[in-house]
Amino acid sequence: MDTNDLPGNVLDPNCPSRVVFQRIGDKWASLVIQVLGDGPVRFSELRKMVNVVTPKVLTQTLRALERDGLITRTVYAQVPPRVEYELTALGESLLQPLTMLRQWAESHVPTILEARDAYDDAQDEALLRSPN
Amino acid sequence: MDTNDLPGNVLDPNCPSRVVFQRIGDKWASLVIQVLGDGPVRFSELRKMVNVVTPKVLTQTLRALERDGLITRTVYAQVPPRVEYELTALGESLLQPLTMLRQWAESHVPTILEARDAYDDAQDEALLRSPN
DNA sequence: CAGTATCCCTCGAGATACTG
DNA sequence: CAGTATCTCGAGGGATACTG
Repeated sequence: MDTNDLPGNVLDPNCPSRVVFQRIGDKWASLVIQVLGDGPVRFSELRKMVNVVTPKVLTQTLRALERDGLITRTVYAQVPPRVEYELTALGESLLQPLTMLRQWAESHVPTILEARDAYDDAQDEALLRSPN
Repeated sequence: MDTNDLPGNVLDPNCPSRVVFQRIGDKWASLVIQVLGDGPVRFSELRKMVNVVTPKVLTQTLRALERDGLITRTVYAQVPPRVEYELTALGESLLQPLTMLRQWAESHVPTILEARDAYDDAQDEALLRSPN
C-alpha cells in the first residue's frame, strides 16, 4: 500500500477505505449491524428480522462481518445449537456514522423520490416531443 | 408509502432509505460526489480524477445521481461541447455524513485489515489441523 | 437450530468501437 | 468533447435441498 494519507486517496477505488463503503452498500451487512446494535441476536432471529434472507446469504454476510472484526460469533455448546452474533467495539463504533447516514436518509429520501419523479416525467415528455 | 417512520423500517430491504445506502456503496457514485464537493467538474475531468472509469459507467453513475437530484448537468452550447456537473444543495448536504463515514473509515481501516489477517490465519490453521 | 451444498440467473462493471 | 451502442464476463443474490 503506497497510497499516501491525503484525503485525495478516496478517489482511488483500490483505497482500503473503500471496504467500509462496500459494507455500507452491501444489501444485508448494514442491516445486520443496525439490528445487532440492540444487543446479541441468534442466527434464526436475525433471519426473521432482516426479512427472510436465505441462510446461505446471511451466513456469507455474517462471515464477512466477522472477518472484518465488526461482529463476534459465539457458539453455546448445547442441543439444539445456539449461536449468537454480537457487535464488537469496532462494530459499535460504526453505529454512529451509520446512524447519521440513516438520519440523513430519512429526512431527505422524500426529496430524492420527488426528484426521481420529476426526472422521469421530463424524460417521458422529451420522448413525446421527439418520437423515435 | 405505507411504511411508518419507526427506526425499525430500516430493516426492510425495500425501505426507500435504502436508496441512500445503495448510492454510498455504489462503486463510483460516492467518489463522484466527493470530487464534486470542490466545485463543478467536466465530464472528462471527472473521468481522470476518478481513475479511468469507462465513459459508459461514468454516464450511468452521473445520470443516476442527476435523477436523484444530487447533481445537476449543465451543457454549454459551444464547440467543442462542454458539460459540467455540480452538486445540488441536496447533494452538498450529503457531503457531511459522507465525510463522517470517510473519517471513520480512515481511522479504523487498519484495524479491519488486521482483523482480516488474523481471521484468515486462524482459518488456515484450522485447515492444517483437520485436512480434508 | 444453524448452518452447508448446488444450481440458476440477473445485474453491473469493463472493454471496445462508434457518433453528434 | 461528451457521450452512445454492443458484447462479455464474473460476482453476488436467491431458491432449493440436505446435514451435524
